[in-house]
Amino acid sequence: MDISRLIDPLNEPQRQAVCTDSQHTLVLAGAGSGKTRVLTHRIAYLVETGQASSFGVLAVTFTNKAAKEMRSRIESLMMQPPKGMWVGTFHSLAHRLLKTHYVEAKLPEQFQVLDSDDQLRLVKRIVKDLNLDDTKWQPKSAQWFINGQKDEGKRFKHIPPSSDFHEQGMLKIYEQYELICQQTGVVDFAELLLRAHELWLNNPEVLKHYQERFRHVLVDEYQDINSIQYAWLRVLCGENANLMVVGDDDQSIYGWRGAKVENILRFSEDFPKVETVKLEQNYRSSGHILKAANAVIDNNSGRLGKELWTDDEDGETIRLYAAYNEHDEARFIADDIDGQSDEFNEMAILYRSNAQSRVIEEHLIRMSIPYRIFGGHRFYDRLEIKNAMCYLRMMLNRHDDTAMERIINLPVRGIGNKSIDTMRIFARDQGISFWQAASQIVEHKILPNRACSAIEGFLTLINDIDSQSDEMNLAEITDFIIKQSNLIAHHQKEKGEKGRTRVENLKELVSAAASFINESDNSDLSEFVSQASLDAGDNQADTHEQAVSLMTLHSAKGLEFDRVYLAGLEEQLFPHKMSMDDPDGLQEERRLCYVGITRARKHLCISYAESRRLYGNEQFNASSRFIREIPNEHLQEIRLNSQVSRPVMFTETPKEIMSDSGFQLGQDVNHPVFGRGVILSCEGIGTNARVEVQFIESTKWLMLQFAKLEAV
DNA sequence: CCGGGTAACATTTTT
DNA sequence: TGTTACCCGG
Repeated sequence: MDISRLIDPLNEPQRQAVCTDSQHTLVLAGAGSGKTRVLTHRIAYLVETGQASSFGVLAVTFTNKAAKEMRSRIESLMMQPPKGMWVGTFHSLAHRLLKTHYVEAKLPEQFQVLDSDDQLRLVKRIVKDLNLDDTKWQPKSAQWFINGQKDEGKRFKHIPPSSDFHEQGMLKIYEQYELICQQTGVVDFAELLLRAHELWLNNPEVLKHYQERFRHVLVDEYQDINSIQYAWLRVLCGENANLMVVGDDDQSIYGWRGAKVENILRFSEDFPKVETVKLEQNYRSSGHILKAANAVIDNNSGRLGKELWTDDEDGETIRLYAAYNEHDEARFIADDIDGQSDEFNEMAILYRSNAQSRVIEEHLIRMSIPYRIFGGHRFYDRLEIKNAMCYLRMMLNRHDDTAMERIINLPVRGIGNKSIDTMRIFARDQGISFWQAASQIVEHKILPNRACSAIEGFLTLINDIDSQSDEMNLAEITDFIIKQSNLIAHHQKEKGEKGRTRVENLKELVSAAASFINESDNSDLSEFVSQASLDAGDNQADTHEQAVSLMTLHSAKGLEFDRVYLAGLEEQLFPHKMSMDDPDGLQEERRLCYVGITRARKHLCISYAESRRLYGNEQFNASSRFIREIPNEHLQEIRLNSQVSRPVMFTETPKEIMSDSGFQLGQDVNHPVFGRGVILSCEGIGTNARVEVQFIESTKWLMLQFAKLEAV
């Protein structure tokens, strides 16, 4: 067996990771250090050396895109599809398990996945049904509460009763929510993981089967793992599995939705005999860019400690543009892009929050630069697509209340809110499904004639579509549905651009169905519907068209571009004001900045605006502390026609300022009046040096000279 | 049932 | 300030 092609292209640490004999391996892989390569080569190596059968390998990722990519790279390395190997996201693997073991998981065979949209809808209804004030218990935060609990592995019954009035309400909502989900057979995203975890805990024989099967488990983006995912993994791996996790603590940017970096630290404690491999050679960015990234992230505390290096030349320095306002900034970027000869596909404009994109778009349009915005709504989340999917769901299951409520009067067929309310109450009182309620109301003429015949029209429509589409394949059914239901006609009537894109999207759905048949060799309606809720539907597919990418820093993770523009590096915006007062939040912002910088291969341009109009009022924010954390020698300030050296305020990096004060950023300190605190940032030198300290109650700027701070 | 008026809102997002 | 969700009048 010739495995040299798997080994030769690797550098030393990569090889060490790929060929390790350790049972548990933690690969700390910096940005651009080849982590996917390690993962895929490792899998191919295991299979080709006979240490594992592809049947016994499970590889888990966070996004479908990553899973797809991994699968295809494994396939091309092994020169054949990895038969029987499980490669997928946590959610899709959990879904698969639950589908297979639906009985043990106490789910109906045709359970459906509830996406966040439907989930919110359901929570809204519950809040209303419980007669709770929806300003005090906002459905959004109730949804957040529920998901947060589930992410921690906690069901209603696990949470002790609270004395807090507000939390009592939340718990009531949670309880009711669990009940309805179970009754109607729907499972939300967090529930998929929770159930899959419980499935194993409650069914040792099922667990044993998978433990014996999956001798090798590999995890990508390990720093993003949350508690329930961690628990799930741990149970699966048991005592005997070989586990390799790959991640980068410096790129953990999803703490706010439950990801726990600490799981990286815990790894060595929870699993015995862990071998740690660090991948620190970066193959992506040129020297200045990389050194700047290192300098920024160096201000974080509690890191596992990695320092990226490159063989590459220093390359271009990072350009820094101080704009007057956000329009000047956007105009500058558009101008600059216009003057480059690079391909548009190789350029990206990254920003902290979506609100920033509009001004940039305006100026790109003005310069006729093609662009593509990433993020925003997923294909399958679009209104028209969801509606069509709900028709499909009705084919599968007439008692899918969520789906039925959505489409019963869409397109409008004369069933008003009042009729729907009556039906809902009827259904609830009788303990029957929406569909059954509708049938009975028609049968017993409970509502006025006009309403009854409208409802009857809906019932027969669904039944007719179902019976007539009996012999059709998935794509044909989809096509049939959007026509029979009048959805197409309905959107065609919509005026303007909107209607047209909606019609196009519906047609796109038909081709999505067609390619689903081809790709997965499957024409099963239920599979298609699940896949739709678990898959983003690959946002924008027309990558062959040259266009500049616009996206938030979060969505940029995992991508790389020759030329990157980081816009809006201002205090309050980046670091964002919602996060900057909390030390952990600030560190996460800094990691986000690190992610941003390391997206660039050759050119990086950072900009900030001295004034910015946000939500109607003009703000004057200081430039971001992150800019100041980049050592001078990597930066070059640009003005339009002349090059100006950096202003005085940039001459010292925070590190330098702090070094002669005896304190460090992130250090715990004690203040005679304010008590315990943490140093967040600093500015000025000598007698002017000030530090920003986060105390328990507040955040304060203190002159180092006068404040009697002592290190703790 | 539509569409206008208005009040509330505005990190980050995958599954 | 721009968007969006929701309410009410025609």
